[in-house]
Amino acid sequence: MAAQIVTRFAPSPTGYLHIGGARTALFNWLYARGRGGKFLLRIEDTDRDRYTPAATDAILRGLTWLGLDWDGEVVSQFDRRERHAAVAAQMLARGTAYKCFSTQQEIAVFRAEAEARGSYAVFQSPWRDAAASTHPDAPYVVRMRAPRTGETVIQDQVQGTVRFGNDQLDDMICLRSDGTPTYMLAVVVDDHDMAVTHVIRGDDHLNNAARQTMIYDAMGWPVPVWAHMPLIHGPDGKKLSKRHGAVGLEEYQAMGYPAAGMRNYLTRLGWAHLDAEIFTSQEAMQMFDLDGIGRAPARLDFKKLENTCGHHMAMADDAALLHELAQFLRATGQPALTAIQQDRLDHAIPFLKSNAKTFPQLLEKARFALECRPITRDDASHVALDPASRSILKSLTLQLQNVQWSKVELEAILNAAAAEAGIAFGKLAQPLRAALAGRTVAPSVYDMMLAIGRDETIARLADASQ
RNA sequence: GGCCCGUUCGUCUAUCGGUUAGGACACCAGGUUUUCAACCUGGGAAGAGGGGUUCAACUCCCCUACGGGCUGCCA
Repeated sequence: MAAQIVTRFAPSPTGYLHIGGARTALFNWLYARGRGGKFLLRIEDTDRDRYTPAATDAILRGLTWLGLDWDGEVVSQFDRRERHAAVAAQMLARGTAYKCFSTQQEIAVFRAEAEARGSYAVFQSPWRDAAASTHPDAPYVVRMRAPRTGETVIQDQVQGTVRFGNDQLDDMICLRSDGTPTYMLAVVVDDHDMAVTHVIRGDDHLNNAARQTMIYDAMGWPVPVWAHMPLIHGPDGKKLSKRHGAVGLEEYQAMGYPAAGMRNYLTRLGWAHLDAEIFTSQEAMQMFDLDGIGRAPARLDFKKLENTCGHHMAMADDAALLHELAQFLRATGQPALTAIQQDRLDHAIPFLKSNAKTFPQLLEKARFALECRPITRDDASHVALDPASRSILKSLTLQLQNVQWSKVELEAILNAAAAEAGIAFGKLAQPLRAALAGRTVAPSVYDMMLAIGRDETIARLADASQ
């Protein structure tokens, strides 16, 4: 019986959840959740110069919005620094690591000279084989004693078998001169301690996998399954950056994309399963597998994102959609709906949701239900005076509950407007008459027709009039 | 410079040696329509280039070109 699958998402706290990171998290989540495994979250905050608590919060908020739940407590890599140091000490004791007293200046000089020669050799510490008796009383870093010959082979679920000549890999630093661990050591120790079985991450880490394999070997730990997925690129094919617009997940939230659609789109970006395009997360979990991940970087396509979101809007559960809409309003600092608006939207949402792709669009379609714009008797003359067009009819908003027009008066106004605009009035007259008979229809007739279609409107108005 | 990865319609992709190279988004045309949208129908659109291997290559191998990543006491 196979051991439980454990994946993790391990972002560094940069101040926001990068859309690419969100996808990495999503893939890890899908893989674990689809197999009854665990999905863990760890913040790679060993670089204290950059760390802020707010940056971590931004990541948690992003994941929460996207609907990616993690198991257990969020692990702070920084909090585990003593454990990392202990492992470094073990490596020292075993001779798989050594103390290096080379200063950063010395290394910089070495690199500058190498570059001047036109070559770019890896730094080889003179302390690698120095006797302890020659060690000065000075700060030192702990370096991995990496093999210099042979090769390190990565079995990657996405990239296949990748070989690295060991002469290309340097003796990476595991412990800085101030005693804090570097990323390279910390990831390995943490992934091992957290029992991570599958490391699914961006392929910018592919080279690192080789170095990390050396640490696993040095410690005698089992190497996890690797899966290095290509990064997301901007529409122009270049690495996604702020230049392309939205890179932070919260920006997508602010643009009003529903989380389910976002998940679907991100899943399909760089991953495919036959012709599957629109699916729920449950379905994605069923289908998702590492071998469906493409090997080439994928470009972000906002048009398709929007289209995918449209499908999810339409298939969403009414109550859930309303709930998410409320969250959207809160997240974007907009006022919450009033009880009246809420009530109207409850009734309108089944007809509205299939016509919107984002929450702002949904709100736009729902204007008839959200805004109270009773016409006044003065509008009658306005209507008569303006020969312009259909726009008159469009802007004519009738709050039948609020207006004391007689059936005859109202019909006359609309008739006049229609005549001026040269519109065949027949079709409109029928539902209007039905509505007037009932006198119970709140939304404007015209906007409602826009929102739910003419035939639907007629049917509903007929209902209302009974 | 070195090492590594990649390259099918504009975009995301299917294909895992034999297909009229399929789907989706986008686009164009038509339909529906009291705007927009949505919806329906149809259409154009692809294997980077060059060598091999093979009866047969988008699928396998090599080279070139182009793109990307790594090459930190960042992660």
